[in-house]
Amino acid sequence: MTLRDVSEASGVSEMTVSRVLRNKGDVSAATRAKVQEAAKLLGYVPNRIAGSLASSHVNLVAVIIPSLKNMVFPEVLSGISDELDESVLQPVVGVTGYRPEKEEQVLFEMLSWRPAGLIIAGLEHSDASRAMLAQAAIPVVEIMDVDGAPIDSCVGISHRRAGHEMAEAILRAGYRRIGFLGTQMPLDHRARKRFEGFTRTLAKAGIEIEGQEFYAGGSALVKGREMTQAILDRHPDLDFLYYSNDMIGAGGLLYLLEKGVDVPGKIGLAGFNGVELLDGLPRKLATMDACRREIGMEAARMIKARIAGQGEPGKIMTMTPRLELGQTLIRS
Amino acid sequence: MTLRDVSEASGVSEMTVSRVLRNKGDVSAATRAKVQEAAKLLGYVPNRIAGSLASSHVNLVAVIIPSLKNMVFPEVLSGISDELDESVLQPVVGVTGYRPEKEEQVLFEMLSWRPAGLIIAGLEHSDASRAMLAQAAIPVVEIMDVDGAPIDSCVGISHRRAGHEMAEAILRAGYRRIGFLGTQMPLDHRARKRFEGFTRTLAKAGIEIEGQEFYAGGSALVKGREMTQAILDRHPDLDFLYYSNDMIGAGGLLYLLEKGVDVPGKIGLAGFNGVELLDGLPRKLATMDACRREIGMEAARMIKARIAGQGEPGKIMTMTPRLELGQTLIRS
DNA sequence: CTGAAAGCGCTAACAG
DNA sequence: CTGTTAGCGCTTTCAG
Repeated sequence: MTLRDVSEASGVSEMTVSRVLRNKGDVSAATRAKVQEAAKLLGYVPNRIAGSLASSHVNLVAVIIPSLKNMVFPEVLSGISDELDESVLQPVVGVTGYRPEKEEQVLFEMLSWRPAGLIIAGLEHSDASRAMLAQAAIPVVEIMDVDGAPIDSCVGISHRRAGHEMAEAILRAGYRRIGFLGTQMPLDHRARKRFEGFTRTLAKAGIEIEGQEFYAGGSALVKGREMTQAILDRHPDLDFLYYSNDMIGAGGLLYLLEKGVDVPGKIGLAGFNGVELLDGLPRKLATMDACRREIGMEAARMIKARIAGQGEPGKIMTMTPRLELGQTLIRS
Repeated sequence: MTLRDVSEASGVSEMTVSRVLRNKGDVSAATRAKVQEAAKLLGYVPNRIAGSLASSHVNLVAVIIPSLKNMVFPEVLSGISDELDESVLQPVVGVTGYRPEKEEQVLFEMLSWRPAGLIIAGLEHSDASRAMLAQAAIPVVEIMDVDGAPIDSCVGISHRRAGHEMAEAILRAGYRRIGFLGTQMPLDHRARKRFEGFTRTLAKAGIEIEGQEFYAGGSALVKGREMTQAILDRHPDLDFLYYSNDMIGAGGLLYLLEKGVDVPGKIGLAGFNGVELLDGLPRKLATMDACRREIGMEAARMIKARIAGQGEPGKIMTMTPRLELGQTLIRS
C-alpha cells in the first residue's frame, strides 16, 4: 500500500496526494476530497520511513533514561509524553540500566534514527557519547541534574544543593547524631551528589555522619525497614536518619512507628523525591520534591522550541525543589 | 556523514562498507579492518531510516499502553525492554490515556513507522484500529487480558477469573457483607471485568455488594483512606472491602489499622496487582498478582519468535495469577 | 571476495 | 492549483 495506490485510485498525481495527506500546499477542495476518500477507503497509512528520508525531517525525540523500575523515570517520561502530545513530535525511549557502556549503545541506536532532538538523564556521559552527540548536531537537553557542565541545554535541580538544604534543616532543628541510608549504586550520580552536599554541610558545622547503610534490589519499603533496624542496632544513639529516597524512608517510618519510637522527638526522618505515596502514610515524611513531571515537561518544551527554531541552545534551567518538613522533622 | 564518506575515507566501495558495518556477507579481514577504522575515525552512525527503506526491514516493536502514571505499565514495559535487549529489536512506546480515539491516533502514528511487530494492552479496540492492524499484517500481541477475542496472539490473565477467585476466597472465609472500592474509569476494561467476575460469583452465592465507592485522580493511598472512611460511614456493617487496586487497598488498610479496627477479624480487605509495596506494610494485604513483568517478557518473546519466523500466529497464553491471602483475609 | 546498477516510498524544487 | 523530475542514504541483486 503506497502513495501510488492512492494516486491511482483517486486519479490524482502522487505529488498532489502527498500534499493532501500532509496538509501542505494549496490543493482544490474537490481534489482534496477525492484523495481523502481514496486514502480512507484503502486504509492507507503513510510510510514515514520513506517520508523522513525524502524530507530529512524526523518527528522523533529520543529520550534516554537509566531505568523504568524506579517510578521517578516513568513520571518524567509521562511529563515529556504529555507535553509532546500537543505537537507532531513523538518520544522514543531507551533504557541504560545506569550503565555507561549501555548508554553509549542506546545512544548510537537512537541517533541512527536521526531524531530531531534528544532528552537524556544526567550530565555524566562517556567521551564517546559526547562525541556522538556533538556530531549529531541536534538539540540536546540533559535532565534531572544541573550540577555539572551540560553538553547543550539542561533542566533539573541541584542535588548537591538539595542535600545541603536538607542538612541545614536538620541542623537547624537541633539534630546532631545523623545516619544516612541509601542505595548501593555508584553510578547514580544524583544520589551521590545529594550525599556530598549533605555531608559537606554537616562537616562545616563540625558534624560527621555517625552511621551509614546501603542496599541493593528488593522491595524498597522492606529494605527501608531492615536498614533502619540495622543502623539503629549498630548506632542506637542516632537522632536523625536521612534516606536517599522516599520509599526506603517510608519503610523506616512505618518500622519506627510500629516500634512506638517517638518520631520526630526521639528521632527525625527525611527522604527525597516528594512521591505522592507519602501523603497517605500515617505520618508525613519530610522530603524534598524532585520536580520530576515539571522537568519532563520543561525538557519537552525546550526541545519543541529548539526544533521550531526559537529557543536558544545552552539554556540552563534550575528548578528549586521545595523542602517539605512534613511531620518527621521538628520545625525550627 | 554518510556511507559514501566512509567509502571514500577507506577506499572501499559503499557496498562493501555496508557489508562490513552490518556483518553481512564475506569480506576479507584486511578490508574489514580498513572500513572499521575509517568508520570509527569519522564517528559514523548509520542512517537506519535509509537502511530500513532500502531493506524494508524495521527493527522496531511498537508498544501501546494506556498510561505511564500507573506503575503497572512501566513494569510491563520494563519486562518488554529487558527481553528485547538481547535482540536487535527496539521498543517504541505510545500512550493512549485509556481513550479509544487516542489509541487509533497512536496506532496510526506507530504503524507509519512500519514496525516489525506490535504489543498492545487490552483486547478492546475500535473497528478502525482493528482494520489498521489487519492491513499492517505484522505480528500483534495483545497483553494483560485474555477475556475476549484477540486479533492475533495474546498473553495475560483472566480478570474475570481473578474477580471470581477473590470472591470465592472471601466467601469461603465467611465474609458476607461486602463493599467494592474502585476507580472511576469506564474505559478500564480490565477493572470492569474483575468487577464483573467478582459480583457474578457473589450473586451465585445469593450475595449482592452492599456498598460501592469510586474515585478519580489524586494520591491513591489518600483516596483509599477517604473512600474507606466514606463507605464505612454509609455502610457500617460491611465485613469485607474489595479494592480494585493495591494502592487504594493499602490506604484503606493503613486507615483501619490507625482506627484500631480488627483486620481481618471485624473486616477483611483485599486488593489487586501484587505490588511490591505491600510487602513493607504493617500487615500484608490480600491480593492477586497480575504477572505484569512476566506478561511483558512473554509478549516480547512471542514477538521475537514471530519475527524470526518461528512462533505460530494466534497463540494465546493465559497466566494464572497467584491468590495471596496475606494477613487481611481470614484463612479458610 | 568486491563492485555497479537499480530502486525502496516519499518529498523538494521547479515548471507549468 | 497540479504535475514532473530528481534524489534522500541505504541495500538488493546481479555480475564479475
